[in-house]
Amino acid sequence: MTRMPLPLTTAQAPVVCIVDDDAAVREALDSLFRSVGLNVAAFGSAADFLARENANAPGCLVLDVRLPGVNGLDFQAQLAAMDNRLPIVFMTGHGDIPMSVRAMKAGALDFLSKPFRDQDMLDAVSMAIERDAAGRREADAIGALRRAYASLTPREREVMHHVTAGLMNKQVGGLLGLSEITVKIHRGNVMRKMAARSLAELVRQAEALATHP
Amino acid sequence: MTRMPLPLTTAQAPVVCIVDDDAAVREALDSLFRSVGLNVAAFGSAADFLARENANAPGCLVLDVRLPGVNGLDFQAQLAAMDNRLPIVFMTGHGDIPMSVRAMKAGALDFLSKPFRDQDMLDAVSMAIERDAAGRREADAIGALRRAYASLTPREREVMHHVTAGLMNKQVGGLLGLSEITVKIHRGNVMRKMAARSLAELVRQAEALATHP
DNA sequence: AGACCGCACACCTCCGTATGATTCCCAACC
DNA sequence: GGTTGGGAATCATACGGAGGTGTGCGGTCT
Repeated sequence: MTRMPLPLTTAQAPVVCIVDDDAAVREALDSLFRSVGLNVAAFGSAADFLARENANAPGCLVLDVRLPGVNGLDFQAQLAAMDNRLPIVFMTGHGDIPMSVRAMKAGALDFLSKPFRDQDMLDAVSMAIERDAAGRREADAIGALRRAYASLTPREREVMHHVTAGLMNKQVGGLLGLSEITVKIHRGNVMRKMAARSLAELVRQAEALATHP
Repeated sequence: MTRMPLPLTTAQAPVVCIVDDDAAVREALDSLFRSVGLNVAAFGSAADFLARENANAPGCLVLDVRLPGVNGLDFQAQLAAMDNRLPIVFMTGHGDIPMSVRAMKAGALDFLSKPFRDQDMLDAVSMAIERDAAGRREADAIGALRRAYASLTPREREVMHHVTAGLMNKQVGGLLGLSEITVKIHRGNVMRKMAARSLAELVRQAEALATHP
């Protein structure tokens, strides 16, 4: 049996990552977030943020649209392209409507114009952290599923697909050119490797794997 | 056997509903949309739109934020409260960022500042119609499922829940204080009424009913 | 040597359905 | 008002089909 690496969810405390080229803004936000007990990491540029040690810590990102070198919206797309799902709260001093709409369409959680009320920022960050936690819980579950699915042999995967599609063992055998007995063996292996205690559970797992690409 | 009303999806042509108090804007948009072969219905106020004959036709809504009497964003919330899922494309002459962010958060498909390029509006409306069609297909499927589920007796529903949770007939019987035979009969009725040809299909139906409230 | 893949026999459990019957309740009908 | 009919719910017996597992065997490929 292949080893199944347990996720070891240490449930790290969330970190609010601030990226703004203005040191005064960074400090103001830093003290604002610390005042409500949040952990903060501040960066002067997108590159600094990307170079940080704890690259995939939970939390959220508070991002100025105008950054040195990179546009904040382009940076958002860049993060999405590298599968960084950290929720983003934008802020801007000289923004316009198309900019905010583009950010929101791309999945930003909020878009605040400077100057903004402290409470608005805290609300946005609070929501962002919540969404991040929910996203991580889901990603963990899907990740465990994918690891289990990856441990299946090609034949076992085929059998799993047909079984979770509702076919009987003999029908699967007919489709794959196998005897029913062999299908049963593969099916048993699938149930064991996927840690499914019932067909219903296996169907749900197959559904989750199919809908979360 | 209870009758199962078939959806009779007549696949009506989509209609772009324009709501703007400025007749000139309405006419300009009307000819723009007609030029690409879309059906259009124009209204001067939110009330006029709500009073229209074909209240739930497929399509989308092109909405000015500043409307006579009602705020466009409030109207959006009002539509959502009355379960109208028509995708909304906002336009505005005097909008600001908080306004656009609020609209996008509430599910608006786009938010265009006047003057906008014709192509931007056509792109937004095209996307909105597409999303509406997808939403309707899904709503139709869920609706059919719910009708079937509603035709189940209370006992049959209980049995369905436990069966789709992965329990064996005898376990269901133990939980509900029934003999295994009785559970089998209810289970057979569930499969017939839900038109499920396999347990896998029934599990997917239960999943769809649970996740789409 | 260890995986993956394949098959057969045997045995047990579980599922599905048909037949038949009983009870309760509610509504329609005379 | 009583009768009748039907749906819902319950259970029993019985049978055939489908699922699950163990034992044993053999092949291929790395």
